[in-house]
Amino acid sequence: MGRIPCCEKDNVKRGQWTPEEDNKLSSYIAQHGTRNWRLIPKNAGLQRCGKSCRLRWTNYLRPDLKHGEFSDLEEQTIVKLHSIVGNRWSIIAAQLPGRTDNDVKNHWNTKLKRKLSGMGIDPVTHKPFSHLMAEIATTLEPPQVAHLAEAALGCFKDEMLHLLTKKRVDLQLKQSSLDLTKQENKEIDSIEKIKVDMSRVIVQEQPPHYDMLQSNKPNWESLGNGFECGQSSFSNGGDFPPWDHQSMCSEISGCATRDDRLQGKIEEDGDDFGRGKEVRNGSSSTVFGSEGLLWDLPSDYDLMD
DNA sequence: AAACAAGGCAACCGCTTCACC
DNA sequence: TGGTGAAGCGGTTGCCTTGTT
Repeated sequence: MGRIPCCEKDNVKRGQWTPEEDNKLSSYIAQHGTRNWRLIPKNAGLQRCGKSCRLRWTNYLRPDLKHGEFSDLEEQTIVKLHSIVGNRWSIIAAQLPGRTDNDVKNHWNTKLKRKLSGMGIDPVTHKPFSHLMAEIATTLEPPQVAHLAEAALGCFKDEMLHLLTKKRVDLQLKQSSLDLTKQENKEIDSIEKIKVDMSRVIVQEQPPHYDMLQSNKPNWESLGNGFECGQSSFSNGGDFPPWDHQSMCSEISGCATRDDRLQGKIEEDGDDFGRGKEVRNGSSSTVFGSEGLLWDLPSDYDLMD
């Protein structure tokens, strides 16, 4: 049977929108609203597919959209919500007035994902990579655990050596020309120190994370004096892991999936979160409450560079 | 200055869900 | 109750800009 295509593909324009097209669409919608996207391009005098018009309007032309940089608060909100609902961009965008799901998705893929990885946190599970390794290790026999640890250290070592040797070459080139600044001398010292520390870790019989494998409450202090990455610092006194209770809550409760938890909250609030329609772009009531969010990260959970 | 790589984002694609008949 | 079109949604692509070599 098949479905009738929403438009004649041969007769529609594709690609970037021109200012004239934007004007036509905006003024038509200002007069007639957004009923029936199939008719809008025809009535507005546009050679575009209705779907294309809808996307252009919702993602770019709508007057209530924000177009600037994401604020720190917005970024933190995205990360927190992503840890709860995953890639449900419309739900996340609904909590950020003026942002679209496309905005949020792009920002996540281009910036936030990398930021989290750089902090040693897996952007999919929101758990530290080391913790994931420990989880995997619990399913293995001791000899396999040793191999796993070795492989993990090997990967880390290769990565670090690549970075360090690259940096080292750069600095040595400069050193030969005798124009090293104090700052650059400091960098060389730091790099040497890291190398020494790494070599210690690699030859240790037990990796510093070993105690994670031994008890339910790891000794976070054993990971060093906080877990630093750039200017982001995880130092919380060792009482709880720096990445928060929420990412751990599924395993602690042992049953609820992210959707289950979300659904529970939805029912509690009497809101319909089944699809994004009612909540899209934050125009309707929030299920996350006026104060913002259901779960709070520790104050040290700082994404900002 | 040119070539190349990487990042960022708008737009598209195709599947799913909703609403209506 | 099943069929159909419209709309929603997430993943992917492709182009433009910026940075690096």
